[in-house]
Amino acid sequence: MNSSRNIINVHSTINSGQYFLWEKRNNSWYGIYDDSILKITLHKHRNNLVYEHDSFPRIEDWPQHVFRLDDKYDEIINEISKKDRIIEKITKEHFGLRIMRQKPIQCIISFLCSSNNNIPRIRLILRNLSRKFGKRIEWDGNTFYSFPTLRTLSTISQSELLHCGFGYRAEYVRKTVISIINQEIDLKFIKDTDYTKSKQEILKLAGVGEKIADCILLFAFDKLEAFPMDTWIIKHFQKKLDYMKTSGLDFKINDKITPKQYRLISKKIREHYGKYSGYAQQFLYYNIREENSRRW
DNA sequence: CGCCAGGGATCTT
DNA sequence: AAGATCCATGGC
Repeated sequence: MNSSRNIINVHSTINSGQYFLWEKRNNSWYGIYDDSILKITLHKHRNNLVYEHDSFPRIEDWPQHVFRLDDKYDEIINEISKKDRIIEKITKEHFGLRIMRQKPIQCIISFLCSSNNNIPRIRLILRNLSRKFGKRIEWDGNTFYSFPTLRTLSTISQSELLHCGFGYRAEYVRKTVISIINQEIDLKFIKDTDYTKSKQEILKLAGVGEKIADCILLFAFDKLEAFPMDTWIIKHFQKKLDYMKTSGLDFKINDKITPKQYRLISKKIREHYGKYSGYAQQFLYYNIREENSRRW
């Protein structure tokens, strides 16, 4: 008893740059999960925060799946804290920060949109896409739009994508949707196989490089060892060179890293943090963003 | 005006 | 193989 397995810091989790289609209306968070709307509301109960969940169309007990309550949270925190004092500190500060499971297509399109972009605008573009091409859903006194299906995505013209704000990424979206529809990549294989092979497969998609591949594998395909390295994570490591030498993370890092450097550093990091590296990354990323008072 | 934003593709050296 | 450049868009 008193296991932390079901502890969720809902606010931190939703606002940690991993899942862009969440929105607070009135006193509840609403998330788009392909063609369903998820709802979560926090209440105080005897000095404790408890949450109440709902969804439409109904998904039975969705928090279990989406917030990954099946993960052994305590064991994971312990594992990534063990050899790393920074992680040990920030996992305490942001305890309850979770990695969320996303729907593959939605996650892939979302992170295609993330290259050379900022989070508020990623959210805006994805909302534009859903509003124009998703299904209108009236529920709970609000209007929502589902995420477009793969079939619908395949019918959207370039100019319509540009009008959503995709910019040069519109071409990536078009090519990627075609690749998936034509089964040039195997999503089931990606789900079932190990990290290295699944990464090789997802990298076939246009607009998916090392970093975005890691995001997709971590957030939609259960590859918890994936450690996405964006500009913020890289800046963080640049500042902690002395710490890293003593912790076994011994590498030099420049502002811009090549794919080869990315793979080398990624390998060292995964050897350092272990099979739950993705959780370490999410805590680090959240902490860096908080320190820099970034807007989500 | 320039710089930056959860980078990646492509062209040049 | 590594480095330089371009990419569309909006906030500041």
